Amino acid sequence: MDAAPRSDTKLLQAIADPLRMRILRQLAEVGPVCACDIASGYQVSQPTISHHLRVLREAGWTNGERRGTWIWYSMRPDALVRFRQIADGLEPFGGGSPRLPRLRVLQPGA
Amino acid sequence: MDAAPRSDTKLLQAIADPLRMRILRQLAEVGPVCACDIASGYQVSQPTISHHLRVLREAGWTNGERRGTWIWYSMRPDALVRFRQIADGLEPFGGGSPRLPRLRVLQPGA
DNA sequence: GCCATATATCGATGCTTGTCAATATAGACA
DNA sequence: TGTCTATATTGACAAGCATCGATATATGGC
Repeated sequence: MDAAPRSDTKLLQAIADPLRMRILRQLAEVGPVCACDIASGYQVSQPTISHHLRVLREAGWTNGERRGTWIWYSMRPDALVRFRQIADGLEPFGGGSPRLPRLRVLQPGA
Repeated sequence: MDAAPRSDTKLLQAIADPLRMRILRQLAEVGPVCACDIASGYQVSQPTISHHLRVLREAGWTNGERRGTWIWYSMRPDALVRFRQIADGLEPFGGGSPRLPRLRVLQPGA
């Protein structure tokens, strides 16, 4: 009933940026991507991309796996799950995961 | 396949703050709340609360309805819908709302 | 070992944001 | 009208953040 965990704020802050959002959508769309391919798609410097990738990683949105010279970034499914749980927590009147009572209202019999 | 609308960034930025997140959860939990009741629940100044309420309002999260001397704030359900759509857009491999193709892969016949 | 490539880190800079005290605006009521 | 209460706005300040160029670290191949 009170403050959300600090990690939730980090999770949300991480995608509350247009560039990071685009990177995440790219990862969601085409699966694991080499960091160099990410960098080549945007008009910002390589250090800037590296910085944003770090923010996403530290917030729990991505994993970076080194394969030889380069690093493959992928989206962590549990981050999306957590994101949806945040939405559930904002559901009016207690919300939470079950949310069944609302469906029962529409049923005809009892 | 590219950038999310700017309003999405605003929506996310708005809840990427612990205080605003708490305010939203309060609104979700107890329904419309008078601004003075919001202000009294936190240890920040009245102008600060007013500022955060404005951010939430301009991002589309809340409505403020004046009733006499004071103003009742409530959560906008469409904001939560939009929030969930953002999650859908981050679903791996095309995501979007339908998400059926993934099921078809498991079917035996064709 | 050395060199080339991929990625990260450092330090600086300008922009944005959270916060406050002071002040302004709006409505209710006498 | 004037006064009281609730809320918003203003202006200032500090902290945070996105960005960059320069530099450092890692890995693979020679």
